[in-house]
Amino acid sequence: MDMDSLKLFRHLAESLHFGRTSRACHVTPSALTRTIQRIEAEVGERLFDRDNRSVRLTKAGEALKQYAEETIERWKELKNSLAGDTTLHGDISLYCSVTAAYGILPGILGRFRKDCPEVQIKLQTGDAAQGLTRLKNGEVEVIIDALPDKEASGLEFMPITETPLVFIAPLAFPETVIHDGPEIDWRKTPVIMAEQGLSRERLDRWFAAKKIQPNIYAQVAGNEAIIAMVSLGCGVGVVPLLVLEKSPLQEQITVLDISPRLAPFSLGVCTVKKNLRNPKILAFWEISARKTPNHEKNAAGNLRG
Amino acid sequence: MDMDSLKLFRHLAESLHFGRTSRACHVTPSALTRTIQRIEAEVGERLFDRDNRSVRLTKAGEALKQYAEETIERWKELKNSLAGDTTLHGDISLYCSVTAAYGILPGILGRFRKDCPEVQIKLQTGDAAQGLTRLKNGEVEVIIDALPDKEASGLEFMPITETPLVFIAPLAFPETVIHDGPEIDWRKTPVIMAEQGLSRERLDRWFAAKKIQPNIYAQVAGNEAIIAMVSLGCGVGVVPLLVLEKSPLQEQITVLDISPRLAPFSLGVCTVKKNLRNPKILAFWEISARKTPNHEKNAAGNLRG
DNA sequence: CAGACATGTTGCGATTTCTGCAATACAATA
DNA sequence: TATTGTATTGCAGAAATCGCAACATGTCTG
Repeated sequence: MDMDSLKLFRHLAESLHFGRTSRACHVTPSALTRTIQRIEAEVGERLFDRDNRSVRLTKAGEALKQYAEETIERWKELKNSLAGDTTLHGDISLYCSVTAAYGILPGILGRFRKDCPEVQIKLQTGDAAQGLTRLKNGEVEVIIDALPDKEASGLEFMPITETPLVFIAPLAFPETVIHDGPEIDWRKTPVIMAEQGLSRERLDRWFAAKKIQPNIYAQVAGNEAIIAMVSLGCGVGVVPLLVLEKSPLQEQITVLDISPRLAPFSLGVCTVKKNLRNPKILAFWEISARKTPNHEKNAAGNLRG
Repeated sequence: MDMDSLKLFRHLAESLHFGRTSRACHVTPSALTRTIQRIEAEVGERLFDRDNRSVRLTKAGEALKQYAEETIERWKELKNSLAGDTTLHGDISLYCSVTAAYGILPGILGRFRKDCPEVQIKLQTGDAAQGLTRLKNGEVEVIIDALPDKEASGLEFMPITETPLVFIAPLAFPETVIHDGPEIDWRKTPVIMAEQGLSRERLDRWFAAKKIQPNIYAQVAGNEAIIAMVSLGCGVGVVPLLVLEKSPLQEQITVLDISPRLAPFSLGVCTVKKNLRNPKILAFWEISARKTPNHEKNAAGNLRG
């Protein structure tokens, strides 16, 4: 019997849901299942009555739950009492896209700096597309970025907030948007597109769904460049609303009400699962989660304390 | 933090001696050292002040010791309270030399049968030399035998009792022993020797030390055979005193007082270390230890409970 | 009613962790 | 100075653990 297993058990005994517990504790469902099976084998009793639809604590489970709570609590107290210097040291490396830098970085960083003042933050900002690569290469430990549409394996995501992906047009040059009756004529209206990345993919799919070959005026890198070009009347563009709101050119831009809307960007934090064993990174993770509106808000927590 | 580590720590906190604890808990010193290092890393405090000469509990160690005792005790209670059927089942295979069968088997078996009535004992008896082979082949789990002089790797020994290795001569045929003045003339006196095994090795060394080429009358297998031949006046022999005392031919035999004495046989229990994770075998081991006069009597204990 | 979805489990390969052995470092002792 | 006793460490093999993928089964939805 070890602490980690006990903590998993305790969480499951509360949630009564393998999926939720496994997500909250950053383990795969299979690992959780096996951990519970191990404990059951060790005590020689079934701890949960479970089928595919429901999970209930058995009598033995109740007893173990009490033990688990006491033991974990005592352990925490012990560590607190004798750890001369619990404060985390060292550094942690982040990669943050410009988009995300506007939206969520300040809040997270502020809270982290307050809670872990001894941890140096090594922050790089840059193109969103590079984030995942750098993460996998081990160049950075955590990235803050728009989350990709499909989950990649071995990675852990935490959505923090969303921001709509909006079409923008210049205020000063209304003729940029070419109408075809009440509708916009997308075959003629020039479009400034991102060179690559998630917003480009979304836009491509959007046009593909409409079966329209867009009139691409320019392909540029970086949302700021898009805003700049749009403000100059080069065409309409697509940027995350968040970026627009922070832009000094904001007042020269209007947001078009287009339907169907583009799926919003989900901004959040991402790391490789393994990194969460590092207490500094786990702390960063939990601090990031603290203001998450509705995603596993209170689920992620103190597995490895 | 897990139970096994905690138990190791607790034992060390009592014994304050890595060697003793590692022996008592059936782990190598290196494993123990590393376990302690792991715990120390986890709590971030040194638990023992230690150099090559002494081991002392630190303040943090004191605190952890209390935690360990409470936690282990609570865990034990929990298991007792909810385990529907703690009694051990199944079977356990023993190999026992004839010599050992006389001396220590009855006591051990009796106690084991009393404590673990549900465990079937599969007992084979036979020549002492075969024991180690069968143990290493996995044919049997535990052997009860005379312990070899030097420890083999991966094996765990527990001496239970000793019995002298004595020279015997026939009472009815005093002329069998040929004297040379007050001393026995070993060059002429016929000797019945064991074909192989520990007593043969001892005797060979004994003669070698005396630089005598003995007059070997016969080489036989089995102490009973030696006693029989000696009692018939074929020569003098060497057997463990224990075997002689149980022999029906005892009254036709006399024990010679020879110097230097042969080193006594150490009878005991032996198994491969790995087997001690099997709770049945561990139970057998501890029950065997219960009457050990002076060898780690109270040291071996409840590591894996 | 069929297909998509959700949920817990299991087979299997890969990684991480742990152990034991052998060698090392160091002090006390003879 | 050699020897013994003690804890530690490098290294290689063994064992535990994990994650992925596939599966079994139950529920929802169009």
